[in-house]
Amino acid sequence: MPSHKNRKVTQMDVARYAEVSTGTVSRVVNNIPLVDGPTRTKVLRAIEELGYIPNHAAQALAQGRTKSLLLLILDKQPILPSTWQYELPVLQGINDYIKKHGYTLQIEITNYGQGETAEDVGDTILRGRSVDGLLILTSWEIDEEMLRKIHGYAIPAIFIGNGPYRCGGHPVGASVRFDNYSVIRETYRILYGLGHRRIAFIKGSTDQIHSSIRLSAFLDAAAESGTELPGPYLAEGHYSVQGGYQAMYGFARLTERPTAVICANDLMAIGAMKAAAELDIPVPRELSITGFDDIEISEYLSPPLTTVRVPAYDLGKNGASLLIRQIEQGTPPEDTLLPAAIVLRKSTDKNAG
Amino acid sequence: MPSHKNRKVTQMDVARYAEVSTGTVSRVVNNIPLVDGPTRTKVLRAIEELGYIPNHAAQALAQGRTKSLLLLILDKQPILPSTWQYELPVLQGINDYIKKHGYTLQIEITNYGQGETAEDVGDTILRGRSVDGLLILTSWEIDEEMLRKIHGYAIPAIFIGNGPYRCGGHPVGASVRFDNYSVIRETYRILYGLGHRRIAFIKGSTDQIHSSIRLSAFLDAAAESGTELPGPYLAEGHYSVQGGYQAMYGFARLTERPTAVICANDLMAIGAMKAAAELDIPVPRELSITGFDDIEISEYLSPPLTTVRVPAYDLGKNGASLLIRQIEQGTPPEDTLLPAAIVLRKSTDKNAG
DNA sequence: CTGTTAGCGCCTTCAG
DNA sequence: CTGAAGGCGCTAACAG
Repeated sequence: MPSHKNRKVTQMDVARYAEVSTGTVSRVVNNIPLVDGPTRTKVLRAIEELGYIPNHAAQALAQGRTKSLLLLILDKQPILPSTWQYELPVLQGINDYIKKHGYTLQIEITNYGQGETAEDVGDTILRGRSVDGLLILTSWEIDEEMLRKIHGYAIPAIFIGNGPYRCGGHPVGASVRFDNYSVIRETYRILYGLGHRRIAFIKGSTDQIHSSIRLSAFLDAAAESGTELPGPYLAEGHYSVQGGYQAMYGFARLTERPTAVICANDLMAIGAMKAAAELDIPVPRELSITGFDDIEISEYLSPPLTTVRVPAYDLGKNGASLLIRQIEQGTPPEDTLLPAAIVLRKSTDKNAG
Repeated sequence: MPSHKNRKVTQMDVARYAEVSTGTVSRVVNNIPLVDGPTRTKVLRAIEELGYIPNHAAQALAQGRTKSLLLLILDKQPILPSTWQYELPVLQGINDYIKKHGYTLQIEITNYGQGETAEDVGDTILRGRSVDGLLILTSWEIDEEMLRKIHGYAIPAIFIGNGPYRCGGHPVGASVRFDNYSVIRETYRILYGLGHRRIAFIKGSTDQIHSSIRLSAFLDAAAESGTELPGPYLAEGHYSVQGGYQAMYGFARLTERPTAVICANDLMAIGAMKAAAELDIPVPRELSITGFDDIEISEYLSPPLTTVRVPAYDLGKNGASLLIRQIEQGTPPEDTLLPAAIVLRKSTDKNAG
């Protein structure tokens, strides 16, 4: 593919060069079968030799589709590293999938609720249907106003990590999530199976959607097992190291200290481990601790942390896949729930009590 | 803004409704001053009432510009959490800046060198000039082939985090970086000022561009200070917890153990601290340790880690700003070097030797 | 100041 | 199977 000085090679140039009409070039470019072998070859050579590349805007205008998707990331906080850790593999999953399918990705990060109104959000996309579909990534609950707006776009949409949502009767996009509930319940059962009967839970900020699901999974599991009622064994850790640390100090003060603590994320588990170390409570001998997220360092803690690995990459991949299918084949969206995996490491063990 | 059933409201509709021509509508939309007050008002009302939104593709086609930028993320590894930590604030900085200026962001993540050739990369952008400018984000050295390709695009480009580069004589895009060199040198000096004379360095993977700069900063600082020649005080830690851990074990074996260790990132510092703990070397009493990146947990380690905070957000913001200025005003690109800040915490102290 | 009219580059009927 | 031609929605140069 030699380099060419001339700025823009157009379909017309190719047509002339190959001695055919622009219509034929178009057919070749779009892989429409109704083209004779030799003609197609001629055209392909012309394209190659001239270094022709179709103009995206012109295609979009003529076909009424852009082959572009918008990933809308809704976050309330300016930046939250632990959230990024989850969101980036999702982005990567989307990226990898759509690239294979000839789509392009636009992205917009928006601090909805912090200075931006629902009106601002996705202004980009409205600006002239510059996108064929919408992926919405957030760990927060989506309010009515936002839902109405998304629904108003009348564009295929997928929620990643939450939903499904409805707006005024009908669904607003499909949902691709991972199973927060089952994995926490399973974690509880494993601990129970190890002989633990006083199992505590450090929850995260309650307005985060994953947080409330994890909490109810814990509560349900506790109820099912007929163990101690959670009451004092429940603390708020705000998803931070600090929060986990303080929560653990609270638990340690109880006369009947928990023998296991499930944390709604790894950072809180790290805080809890730190507190346990300070309080001379050996982990896992006298206290089992579990986390959630499997962040990079969890493996290197002392002891290495038992935690949950979230299928973030697959979340993105599946979301993109569903969305593209819907766009191209009109397949009605179908909600998906991916499993999350427990990673057993050394921070959990049999109850020695 | 009432909702409208009709699919697409076009400029023509607005023109008819406001009883003007499409040209006038266009002028209003584009804020071209040559429109009479009353006329403008009429048009604006019509736009409002009909819910008109200009079609992006049509604008792009007519004006030959897309008001869209491409962020190209080049990474060799599939996913590297520590890299994400740095790249996401950059993305956020870009996002925030361009949104204010009416630009849209496309993103492409590419594993150059792992299955993808330079030919594949940025295929998106080539596909019809669907973008006005290019931001390139990577921590790796960029090879000649890639440079030639980027240069061939003949599109404004900015390198974030590396560069500046040249290709066959002339520069290929401007560069926005942060000052790896000075901050490591300064770290060395601070340690020297604290009385340390045996200062070791754990470097990262040498093909990462930041890594080699940090290394030479260390070497230069050591030479300037006339302290022990680095020789044995230099180890490779591959930017991982594991690597830092092993490197520290190596240092501990020396007859003249270093009294301070500078690590090229926080993960390695964590590994080093872990090793120190196992070896019963108190930090910071007998060993000062510093990191780089200021990742989320560094603040909560025992002791909290002295490290370097990278201006990632500003990197993105400045990159976007430079790029847009270049696109809109043709201002020649100007390389930028942002300062990085040392965050002094408890892992460093006077040399007690 | 405003209307008219060519395109922008490509797709897609409609003939042939 | 292929060429011709209208049109996607908007902008910009040119009249008036």
